[in-house]
Amino acid sequence: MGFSKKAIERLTLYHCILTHTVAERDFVSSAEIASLLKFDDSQVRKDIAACHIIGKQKYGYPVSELKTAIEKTLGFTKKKTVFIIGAGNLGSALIKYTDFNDYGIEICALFDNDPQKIGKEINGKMVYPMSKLTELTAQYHVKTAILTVPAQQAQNVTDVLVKSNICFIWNFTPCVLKVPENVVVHYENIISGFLQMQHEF
Amino acid sequence: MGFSKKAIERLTLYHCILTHTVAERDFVSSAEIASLLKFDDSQVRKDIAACHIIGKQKYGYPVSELKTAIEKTLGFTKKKTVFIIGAGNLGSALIKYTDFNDYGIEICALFDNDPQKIGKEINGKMVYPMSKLTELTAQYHVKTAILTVPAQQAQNVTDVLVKSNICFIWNFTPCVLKVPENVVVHYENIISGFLQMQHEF
DNA sequence: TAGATTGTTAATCGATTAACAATC
DNA sequence: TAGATTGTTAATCGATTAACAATC
Repeated sequence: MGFSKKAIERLTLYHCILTHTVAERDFVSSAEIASLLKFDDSQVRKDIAACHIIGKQKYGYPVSELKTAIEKTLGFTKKKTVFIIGAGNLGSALIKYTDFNDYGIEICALFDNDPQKIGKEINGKMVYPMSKLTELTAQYHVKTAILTVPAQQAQNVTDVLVKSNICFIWNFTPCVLKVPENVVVHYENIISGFLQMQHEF
Repeated sequence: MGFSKKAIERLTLYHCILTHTVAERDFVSSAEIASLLKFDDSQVRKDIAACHIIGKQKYGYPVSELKTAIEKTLGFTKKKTVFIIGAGNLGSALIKYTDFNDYGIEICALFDNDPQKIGKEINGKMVYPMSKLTELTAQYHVKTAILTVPAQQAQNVTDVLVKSNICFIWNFTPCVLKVPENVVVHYENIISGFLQMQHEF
């Protein structure tokens, strides 16, 4: 239900711990998770409780149950079909990023207006011209687009996405986009992450 | 000037607006910025005040002054030399990501243990073996490493980074890392961004 | 002048932390 | 049993929003 953005971020990190750090164990305590991430342990317990997982006093939480619960809560288990708009460096890198599959994200095609790229495949996925977008969005029931076009084209392409009934735009460009009320833009502000890190001591 | 992570993220977005959306104008109001980002306008005014920029009643804030002020405040103007650890798909994509330059980030080399990659250049930057890391970190006064190795190697490589006196690890792997007190890890949790977006309506 | 917009204080809201009884 | 750990309530803290006087 109402998970805050920060809660989602924390749960994703707990999932990383369950998958990589304590994968081979049966139980993990809130204190252990908290200490790895430098979080408060009651924070961890609250987050876990929100996933309806009940711990065992003296042992902690069952690793594999908790992992499954987070996957369900955050929707990893639900297949999400997405398009990449812009088959440049970043778009090409993302199509090769295999970790997406672990989270239920399936990139089904790329779009670009460069004739050099159209009709070719990148990592087994076809690059289509932008003119095919509306048709294919409907055909594949795609709700989400990953936007990796050059900054100058970001708004124009966004307008096309909106017309094609895309409702989530995962924006990797450094542009703020104008969209109607019913469209969600997520600013994947990679630079902001770097700056946040540098401002810590 | 303790800017919170959220404040840094907002300022980065204001900077995008100043650079792309209203670049050719002289003034922009807090209400305009707020409406583009769906923020509260007093929030925007507070953030701007924290950058020591004074607005003009009836006009708003001077675009180019504000842009420069954000750049100074967030440290875009300070050159940051960084290494990429792991010359795979993601590492190779990031080295080609030219937007970094706009924020003062200069990637000066890559590191990998694959003999196929060592000694070659990617986008004009040399790929060195991990064994050279300590030496080159000292030589170039590098404080930050971008971690893009496969998950299984993430902790081992982190231990090497720590020994080499790296103090900021920009972590693109899906692993939670054990580091000493004085080392900052930033989890660049790309998936979390996607999930946050999908949980909005 | 009237209207628009800032700068800032006070009020509200939500998130984090502390504390501790329950219990395995 | 004693010790460890959960689950949860209450207290604290910080961030966001509302409101409005100042002023160009």
